[in-house]
Amino acid sequence: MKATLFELPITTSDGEYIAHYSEKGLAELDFPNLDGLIAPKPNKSGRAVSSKSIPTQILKWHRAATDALRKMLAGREPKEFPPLDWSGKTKFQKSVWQAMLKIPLGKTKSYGEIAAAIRNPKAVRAVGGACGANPIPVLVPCHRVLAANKKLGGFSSGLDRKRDLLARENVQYNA
DNA sequence: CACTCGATCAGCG
DNA sequence: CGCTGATCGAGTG
Repeated sequence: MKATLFELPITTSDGEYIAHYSEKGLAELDFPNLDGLIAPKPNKSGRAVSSKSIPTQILKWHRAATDALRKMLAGREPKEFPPLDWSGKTKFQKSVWQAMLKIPLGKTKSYGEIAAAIRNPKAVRAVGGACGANPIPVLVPCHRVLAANKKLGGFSSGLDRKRDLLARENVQYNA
């Protein structure tokens, strides 16, 4: 029911991410289709988003999101974030994501540490589930969460992406 | 409500 | 290294 109102592309060095906005902020961010490997290019390419039809509010958020995403991908600290719309998500998930936002660039935490941070130390596996449900990857740094032994753990959108993102932040982990 | 499945983890052999 | 049990949230019927 929380329909996404606008979907705008963000072109990065990695390809075209798609940002979804609701009336409350950025609600979802999609990874680029695997570098044209499989993606035959959206043939509905002519989705001409005349910027005229987009509320200035959304455009403002989009500028912030674009800047933040590009900075993140370059391994830098974003200077400003758009508001994130987590409506419709559970309290547990929101608390997990909020905890992830606090992981500084270049650092990592384990699923267990996140669980402890949100005062639910036994919910380790549930934390993993919440990470996978994260609608705004990269910006909400789910990639900075590793397994307790500093091994990679998993990543719903592909471990390669996780490796890649970590590499840009010069994060070390166990093979 | 009952059951299943995970991006877990510590313990043990 | 591999196996196991404990445990929690979410999804399904």
